[in-house]
Amino acid sequence: MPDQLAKLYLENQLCFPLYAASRLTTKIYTPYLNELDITYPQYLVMMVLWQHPEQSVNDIGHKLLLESNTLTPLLKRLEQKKLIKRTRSHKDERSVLVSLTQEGLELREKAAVIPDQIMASFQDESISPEEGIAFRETLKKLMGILREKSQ
Amino acid sequence: MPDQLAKLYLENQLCFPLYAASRLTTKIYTPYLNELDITYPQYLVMMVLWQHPEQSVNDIGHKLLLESNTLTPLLKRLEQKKLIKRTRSHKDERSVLVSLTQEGLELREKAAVIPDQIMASFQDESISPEEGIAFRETLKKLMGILREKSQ
DNA sequence: TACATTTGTATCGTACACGATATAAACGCC
DNA sequence: GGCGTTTATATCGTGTACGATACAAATGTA
Repeated sequence: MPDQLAKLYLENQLCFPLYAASRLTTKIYTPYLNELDITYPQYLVMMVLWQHPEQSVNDIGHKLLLESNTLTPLLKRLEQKKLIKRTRSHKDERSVLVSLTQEGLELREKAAVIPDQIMASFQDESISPEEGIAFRETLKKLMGILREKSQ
Repeated sequence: MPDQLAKLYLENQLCFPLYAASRLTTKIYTPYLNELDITYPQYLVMMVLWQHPEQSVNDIGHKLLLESNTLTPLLKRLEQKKLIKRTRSHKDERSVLVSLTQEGLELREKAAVIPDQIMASFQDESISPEEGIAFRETLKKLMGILREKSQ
């Protein structure tokens, strides 16, 4: 079989492992997030807001690489759950400011245990700390490249 | 700020980079796949079928870590595009055999150039071949772990 | 051989992603 | 100050993902 076609195997590409690892990671988080009654993308938005409690849709989108067509409905669901508020900015009427409610702020304490629990479940695994660090470094570099390539 | 809460930052976790890298990778493929008139998940299914031209829905699902609730509609779309056929197995009437049509088989030649074109666009980048190989190794290991953890 | 259990697909409902498009506010420039 | 352009969201349509459930065929077992 020619080399050219061999490259079409799943194992020979990076795309599939990334896609699968991402989906599997979400699955790992799901039982913990069910406790908080939020989804994984909603959790990402909450993390961004816990860092800065008031941000525009645009700000959040830049951090998560998402646009309003994804964020607007997601934010409306978070608003329905009373975790955030959405208000038009007075300074710029085009902009929507997203801010944490008291309830949204309080959810942070409940969420704080999640990273540890996830990490703990990887403690006994075959990936050394050094390997993990190197992996994260490359992943970061890769993200930078991908981000440029996709404009 | 307590350590516990610092862990809730995007940068401190693996989950977000994986999620973002996966989505960005899909975006990189999109213009190439538009030429073939298929989506990225459809491309994955086609790759699996190019390797073995006849497989059950279950077989495909095991390779892509997807279940019938995702695959059935996706396969129906590929069938509408006349790239695959779906027939009930005679040996086991529960099973649906997915097979390539002539057109589906021929698409392979057109798709064969994609991996090279993607790779070429990364040629001049800051990730060395060794780093790339190490990354893929860890990603593979990670997938194994995640796969177990998520049952 | 009856019948409970398992297996392989399919269906349904919800929630992302994302390209394309719409719309109103803000900005730039003459 | 009028007006074309840019910017910030929102809406719409399509296509995944995936938990829950349905259902029929196959299997195991008393």
